[in-house]
Amino acid sequence: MPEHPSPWQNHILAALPAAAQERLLPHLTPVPMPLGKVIYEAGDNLEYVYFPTDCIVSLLYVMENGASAEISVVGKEGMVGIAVFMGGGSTPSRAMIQSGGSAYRLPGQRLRDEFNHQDASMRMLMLRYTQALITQMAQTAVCNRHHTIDQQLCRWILLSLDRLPDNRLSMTQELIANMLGVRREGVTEAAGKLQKLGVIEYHRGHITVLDRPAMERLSCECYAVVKKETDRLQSPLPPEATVPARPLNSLSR
Amino acid sequence: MPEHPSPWQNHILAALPAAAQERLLPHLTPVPMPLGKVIYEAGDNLEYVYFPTDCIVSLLYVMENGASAEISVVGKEGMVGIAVFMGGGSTPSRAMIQSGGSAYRLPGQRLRDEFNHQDASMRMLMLRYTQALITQMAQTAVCNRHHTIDQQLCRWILLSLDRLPDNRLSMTQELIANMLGVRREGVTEAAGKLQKLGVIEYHRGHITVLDRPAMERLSCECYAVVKKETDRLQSPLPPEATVPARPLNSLSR
DNA sequence: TACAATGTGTGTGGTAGCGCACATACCGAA
DNA sequence: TTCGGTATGTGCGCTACCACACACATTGTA
Repeated sequence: MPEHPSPWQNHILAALPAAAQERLLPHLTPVPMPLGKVIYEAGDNLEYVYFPTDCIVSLLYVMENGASAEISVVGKEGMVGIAVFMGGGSTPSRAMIQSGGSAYRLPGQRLRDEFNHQDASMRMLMLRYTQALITQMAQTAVCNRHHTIDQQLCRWILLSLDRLPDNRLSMTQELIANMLGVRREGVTEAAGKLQKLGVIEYHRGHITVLDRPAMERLSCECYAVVKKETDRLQSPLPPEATVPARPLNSLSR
Repeated sequence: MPEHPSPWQNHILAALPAAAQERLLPHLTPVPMPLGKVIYEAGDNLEYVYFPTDCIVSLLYVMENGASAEISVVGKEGMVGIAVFMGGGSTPSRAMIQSGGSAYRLPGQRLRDEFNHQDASMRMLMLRYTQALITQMAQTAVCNRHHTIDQQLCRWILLSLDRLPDNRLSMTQELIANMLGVRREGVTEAAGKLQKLGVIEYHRGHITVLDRPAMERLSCECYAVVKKETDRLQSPLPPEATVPARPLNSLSR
């Protein structure tokens, strides 16, 4: 069995035309993504970007007093390090691995080359993914303002679930609390309710979702908005509003 | 006196090299931007983008139950309608004029043409501006989670002030409450405190900032983070991390 | 000058989430 | 088997904010 998953498990890499895949492949390095590792710190100059295959990375802001809040989450549908092609080279937020697995690493300059390549496929994919990321951030802001911990917990678990292979996730309540920017006790209480309802089952850092439809009902609208917009922006045939008219090849592999 | 301000009052247009300015000028139409007007609704397909010269536009999300929250704010430093070049063509949020004035309108296709032009200036400017916008959204999320209404009001007024010519803004407390996603009474109370401290003075929809340094002290860190990052991303000479090495001409006029 | 519309001040009770202090349960290592 | 670290449960007082209700003041208009 292979030590690393195929790079084409990442949706962006998979959606590239064969020629672009061939250009990138020699520069893609598989890297382990252990839980808790900080990929980059706020203000760091980004040397590499990462394409997750089966891990989840959280982008979170850490305040001066140590309190934190998750801005958005990245899994196999996206990439970590958009500041590399956006031009800033760094961001005020931290990228931390929230669920272990592996990813493919690409030097920043290679990404910029491909971004500016005559074949605009990579550019289109990156920009559309960035818009999905923006939607997620915007919805996080709304959710933080208006929704209860119970609703937010549901949203958060669902977003994670969409990026994982099965219905189980390994996360302590403490960690979840850091992501949501709330007290651990608040998560304990919310999770207790969900368990009592038979929607989830958890046990020392391991959560199993038993009734996903119920979960979606209990979540706020934010999850659905983000999911719908992400799907729209990553549908294989982009709408005519897209920059160049040249269609993408359907993925090779 | 001219009926419309010069397009070069907009920082993005001003930062373009002369050749790019000449390409765009014939397609830039001055448009009035009256307070309260909705530039585009959530889900609308964007026909035009707007470059404010002296108005402020709020991007805000309106929930199913009618509650709202501001995602970010755009003034003469930026543009409205990034979804046009990001590829989505629409967003789940609304763009509404928060402070009246005027702007220059550009057809979406013209923007895409310039975005993909061999001269990458426009592309660089747009991408860097987008990153600044992302920073603002992320910080809004953090602020909504952790800070009090008093702090957020300071942040919000400062962000608006940076986009206006003087130290006065015309906004009712009701409007501000909608932007911050809180009750009007909450804003009344916070504004009352600021007035008592002699930091601001207001009178039926007109706020005058008397002591800006105090305002900055009373604000949360979020304002400073956004300001610093925005300045960094829009400094005239981008750092080497930027996509193409070709330098921008320093702005004409 | 009357009047309605608009903008602001204030009070009362209710609740979600906080900070803190512990208690308890589980699990792996010595 | 004991023990110490880790994960979770629970209670208590506190505060910021909410929802609602209503008073009052300013402004433009008839």
